[in-house]
Amino acid sequence: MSEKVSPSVIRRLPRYHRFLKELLQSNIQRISSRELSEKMRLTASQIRQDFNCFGEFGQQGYGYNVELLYTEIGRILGLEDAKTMIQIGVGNLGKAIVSHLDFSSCGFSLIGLFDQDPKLIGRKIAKLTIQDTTTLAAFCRQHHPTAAVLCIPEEAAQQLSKTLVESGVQCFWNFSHYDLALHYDDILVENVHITDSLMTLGYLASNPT
Amino acid sequence: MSEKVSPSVIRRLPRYHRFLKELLQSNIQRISSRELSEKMRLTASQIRQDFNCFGEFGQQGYGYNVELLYTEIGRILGLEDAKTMIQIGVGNLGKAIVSHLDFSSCGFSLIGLFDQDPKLIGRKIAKLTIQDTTTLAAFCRQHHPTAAVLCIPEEAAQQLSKTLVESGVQCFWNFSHYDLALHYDDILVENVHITDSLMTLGYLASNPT
DNA sequence: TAGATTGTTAATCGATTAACAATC
DNA sequence: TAGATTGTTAATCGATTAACAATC
Repeated sequence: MSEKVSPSVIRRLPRYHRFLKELLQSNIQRISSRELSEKMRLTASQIRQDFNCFGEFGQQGYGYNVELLYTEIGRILGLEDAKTMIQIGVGNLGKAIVSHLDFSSCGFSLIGLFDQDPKLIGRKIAKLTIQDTTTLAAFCRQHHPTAAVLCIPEEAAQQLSKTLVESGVQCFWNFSHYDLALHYDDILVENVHITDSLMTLGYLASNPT
Repeated sequence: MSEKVSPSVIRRLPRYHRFLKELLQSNIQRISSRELSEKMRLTASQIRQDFNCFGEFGQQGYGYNVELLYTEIGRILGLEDAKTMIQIGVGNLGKAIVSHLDFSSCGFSLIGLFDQDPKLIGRKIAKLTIQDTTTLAAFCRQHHPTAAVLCIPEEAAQQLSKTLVESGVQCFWNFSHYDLALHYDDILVENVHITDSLMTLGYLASNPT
């Protein structure tokens, strides 16, 4: 499919996917790189370069077939093979994520919810019963989840990520400030530092250009 | 202070701030760019370049004073001048944000909560009473908030952002998929596309290197 | 065929890394 | 002073943009 795709291209894929979905919903069947560039505020050159990392999806003199491109990018993103995922932590943030987010449309299938709070254990959210974190290792041995979402504080993340890594979980979507990637090799970590985003906005607001 | 700081440097500031805070809490008083580079997995060169965008905070032969550097970066990020902010939407995600996040440590002061759900209006979270979105314009006229967090669906974001922009709100922390920046000029928008982050992880998991 | 638009190469721009003189 | 480490310039690397031949 491709040799080596640069991180910046990869980070643009979900946005392309979103825009194409919208076009599709508006019944637009084809689009040129120039038209798309105006909608997305990118250059047409960049769009063509980006798509060409993965194949030749366009047609000279015509442009791109929206549906085909949408499907292709979905396939590239791996949305079609549902990777199993468990979520650790169902506090405020965790609850928002599990009830707000459609995992399956992102290429994941949520198969387990864990928390250490006795008040939460046994409750049901999104068809899943919250389990005790002490049973995490046993669960992983049995179900081999590919990925884990960490919606827990830094200290808990430090402890539980050890258990998870040792149990074979290799991908982490990490909302805690504990950066696993600095402590383990051969794992995939996507950190979501939501406060970094707010601070960046704050910087821009405080330092007008 | 500085002529023009590149976006990539700005995006690294919150992370520096976090690492320095941790060092400070461990009672480490000074650090060299090399030591910090090992902890953060950056090059020492980059660290020195980054800091030098804002001034000369180090001392040859010694390194950097951690407390001073921490304070300076906080100041650069504008953490000291609390910018007023209102939050629109107190559903699952909104509730998580308002109860989970310390706005003041990010340079903002939350002064209003709004929702359109009658069941939520009047309730109190984090010392604030949830108000009706129909009163938004009036509130803005009176209090002139600098920024707004949008924790609402795309359609609501489209409508309410119009009201907000017309009422003089200039900064947006946007959790919806409606990108205001494409529709208004002279506003500051920080988009948080949480699903993009998950899809990126999914891509990396599905396309191993 | 003529017009349009891609795929792709070349040129430019910006960001990161390396090197080293300045200096504490 | 000698050693260490910064601030800063120069070299490298990568990503974006421009240009254009290929082709639908």
